[in-house]
Amino acid sequence: MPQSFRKEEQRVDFVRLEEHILALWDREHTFERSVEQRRGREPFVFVEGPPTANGLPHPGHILTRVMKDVILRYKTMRGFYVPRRAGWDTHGLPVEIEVEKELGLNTKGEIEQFGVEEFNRRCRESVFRYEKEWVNATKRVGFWIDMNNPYITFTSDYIESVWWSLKEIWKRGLLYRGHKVVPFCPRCETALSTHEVAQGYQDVEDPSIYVKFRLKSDSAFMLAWTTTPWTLIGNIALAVHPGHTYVKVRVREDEQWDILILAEARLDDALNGHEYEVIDRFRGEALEGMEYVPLFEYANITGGAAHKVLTADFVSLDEGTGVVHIAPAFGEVDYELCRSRNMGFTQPVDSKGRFTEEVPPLRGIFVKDADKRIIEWLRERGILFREARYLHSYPFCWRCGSPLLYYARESWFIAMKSLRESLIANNEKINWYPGNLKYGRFGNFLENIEDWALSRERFWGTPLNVWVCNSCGAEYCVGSVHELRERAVSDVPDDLHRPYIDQVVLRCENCGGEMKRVREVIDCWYDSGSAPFAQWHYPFENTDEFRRNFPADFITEAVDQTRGWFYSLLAVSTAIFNEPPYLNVLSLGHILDEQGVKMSKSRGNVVDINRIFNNDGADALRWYLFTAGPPHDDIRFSERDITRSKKFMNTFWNSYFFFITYAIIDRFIPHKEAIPVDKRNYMDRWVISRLNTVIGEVIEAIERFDVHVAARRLEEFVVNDLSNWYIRRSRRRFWIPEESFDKECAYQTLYEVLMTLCKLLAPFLPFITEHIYQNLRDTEQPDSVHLCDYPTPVESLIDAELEDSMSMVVKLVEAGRRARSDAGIKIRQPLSDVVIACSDADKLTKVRNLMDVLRDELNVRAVRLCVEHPAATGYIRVDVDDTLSLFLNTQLDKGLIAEGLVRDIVRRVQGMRKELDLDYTAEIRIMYECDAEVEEAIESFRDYICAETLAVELKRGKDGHMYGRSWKIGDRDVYIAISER
RNA sequence: GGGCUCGUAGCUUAGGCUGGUUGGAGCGCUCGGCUGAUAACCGAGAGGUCCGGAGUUCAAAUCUCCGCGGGCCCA
Repeated sequence: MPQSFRKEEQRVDFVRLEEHILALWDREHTFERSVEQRRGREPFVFVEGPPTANGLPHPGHILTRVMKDVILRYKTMRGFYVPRRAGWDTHGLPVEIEVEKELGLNTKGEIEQFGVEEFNRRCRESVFRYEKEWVNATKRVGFWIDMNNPYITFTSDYIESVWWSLKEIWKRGLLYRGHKVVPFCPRCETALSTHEVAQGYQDVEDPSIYVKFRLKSDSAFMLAWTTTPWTLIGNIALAVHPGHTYVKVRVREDEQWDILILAEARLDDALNGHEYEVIDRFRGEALEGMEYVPLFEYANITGGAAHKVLTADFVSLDEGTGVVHIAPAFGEVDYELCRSRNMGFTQPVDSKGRFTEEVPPLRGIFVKDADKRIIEWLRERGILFREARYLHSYPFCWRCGSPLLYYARESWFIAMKSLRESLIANNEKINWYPGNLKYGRFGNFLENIEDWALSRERFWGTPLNVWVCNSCGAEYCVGSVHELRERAVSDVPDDLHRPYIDQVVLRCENCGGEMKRVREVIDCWYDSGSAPFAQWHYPFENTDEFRRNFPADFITEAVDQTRGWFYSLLAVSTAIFNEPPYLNVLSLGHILDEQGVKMSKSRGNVVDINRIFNNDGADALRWYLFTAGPPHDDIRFSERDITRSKKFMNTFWNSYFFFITYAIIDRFIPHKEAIPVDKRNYMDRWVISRLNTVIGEVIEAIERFDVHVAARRLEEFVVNDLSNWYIRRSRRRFWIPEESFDKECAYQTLYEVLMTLCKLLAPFLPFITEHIYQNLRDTEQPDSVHLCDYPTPVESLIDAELEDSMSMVVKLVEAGRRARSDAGIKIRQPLSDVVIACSDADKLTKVRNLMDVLRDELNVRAVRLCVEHPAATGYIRVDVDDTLSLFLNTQLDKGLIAEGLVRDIVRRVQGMRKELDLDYTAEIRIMYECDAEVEEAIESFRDYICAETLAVELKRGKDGHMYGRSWKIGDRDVYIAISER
């Protein structure tokens, strides 16, 4: 039984096609088999950066999913074992905020009143609210990943692995308690993430005051500047720049003279017209360690010295006085400076932003409301030098509009600074795409790494696994559920989340007292950074699995993950294993709207991906995303361009459709016995050579993650080489009715090229390639294109010289067409000859091999080659390059004109066949009426006309039963009628 | 405010590392041609301050610096 191909529609509905393929993959478990088939081969390890499914997936998510997919499918086809496991990120503040909104809760107090148990239950539920949409979109876009068995960061196994890793860090003394200055909303009683802070900046006017601090050793004052008078209550130090020049000046204030110290560069601005006289100049470092009289005696200072002048490089001379007031409770740099110089700490403000009883006159007053009182006091005591107003941008709570306070909170840290060298060394082992990130954004970040503030005073997250003794203050980090059970004096819940875990009391090994868990949960970035081991429940289970899958060969996410997941993975892995967790990382650009503006819900410019799936299909979307530009560049999303990417798919489809159409007619059987390529004609050898060259280029590009280059090479091959040149030039070889060696060569060649293209394109366009492959394959071949090996170039099939010759011929053809166009002679009109003149003998030889192509394409009877330019008249000249020119003979004789007429008639008949929608193989009768000259032409080309149009009868006359039309050919009238025999 | 990145025709882009004929191409537009796979294709035309400015150089889209605009990250 000879192989026969299924018939196809010329106009294909990609969306329906894709739905069928999805069902096929489901039925046949193609994904699972594509992975399993490679078991035992070299692994290619991928880690999925877990998304949070508490919102709908948007185009940016789709981009990362298809980029992951194209690489993983490619590696699979290259023979690697590439298991892929989905993951879900399920903890964290964004989840809590969504639930707060739904419940109408605003503060932590309200959540506690509502009940942490119920609150967390709702959080857990919310993170899978859009799971179905995520799963659907993932499947629909063709991203193959195992979503039946995902890792989930809230499961007890995952949490236990995270606990184990934190205990490792704790055992090494890298987990410590300290203060962190965070942007804090006093009304919501919550620290805000930087992202939340960023959306709440407003321009406001604040007081701007210049305050005099009296030095103890001297009658001089340090003149400092601040826009937040209330923070003066927490003043611990003053800072000056060690290298800049400071001056001691006598300044006139009303009737008296003061001696002030400030930066020389700030003199004019700060003194604002006051009369002054410089009496001393020195570098800032000369002030180091000088003590001053505190402004207020309220603060209860612990843990170190106070009221001294310090030097610090961050002091700027852009504004103020060059003397900076330092309050460690209210500023991050302030806090860091005091900590590094062993200065003390004071926190006179409570978590609602009100002064505590440490400050009796201001007790219970909100800090911002205290500014006026404080300024008044300073004025009364004569230490307010100047007061003004100051316009600047200041952050407010996006939720309630309260001004945010920078506020020191107790926090747990991982000492990343001490791992700096290891982080940098591990980064050395990672390949970054694009490369600039390695030493740029990411490298710089590592150079200046800060300790990781790990804890969050929140509810829904992995509970921080540290217990503290009520009696002796001992700390203990629990590293497993087993350990927890052993040491607990109460029951251990199955659910390790708050509030249950908060009830677990441990016995203190030091003093026998009771230990309670600290209240914090951990940063959810630590959760996802633990994915390489926690997804395996390592080290409690799957130790071999983990070892085989660490480090990952490949991860990819959008560039905003540089300091997010890319960092948290490296941080955790360096702390625990001192190894890089991934070896190649591809950072992707973002999807912007057509105006180049970020897509966001609030702007309402987010494209509905389901509409794209339903209108254009997944392959068209994928192709658009792959070809839009380098993967690391932002994409301005344009639906019009997606439609354009369908053009390429149409061309690919039509090439296949052409093949199928004639292969069915001719009952072509693939793989009957392959004709050696060197026995085939030059067009066949050429297209096979081009194909193999392109295979090499595609592989090289994907290996560099230049996905866009690979895709564009393929597109160029399909459109230019295959469709517009090979098939167009070879069409007639398929039309010959009888069996022939040459026809068999053409069929075999086109079949092989299409099959190879399916495999080459399969990682990019998994649907259409699968569909075409299913029809083309025979039973010997794998039952899915995705189970095939990726093609590799066969060097012996690459004929660089032939490719070279052909590209020269293409140029000559273009030149010839231009010559015709200039002369106003259409291509259908045969001409007698064309002369190719070339001073380069080597080039001329290359053209000589392909003269037939030139003759056919230019529709001339003869092609002549010569070294010298001919001096003949009647020729029109076009230069191709310095050495190569084309001369087209534009003289017409009677014979040529007759042949041109006949071609026109054939063309009209073919058009009429199409109008009648006749089968390609249908035979017809033709009748015509015309003048004598045309009739003579028809008669002399009778056989040619019949062969071209499959006519069995061609005669003069008219028949009302036939389909007839009158034509104007040149200036002659011709009537033609046809009918099926 | 700082770091990174991008800016080429109406739109999407190649080229930029390694400076050197007239800065390529696709879509769209105008005109002409071709067409029995193709809503495809071919030819001609209109359309460019290569974001702006300065510098280096015999020579800059390309290298350097300073701006402007978009994006991301951080403050």
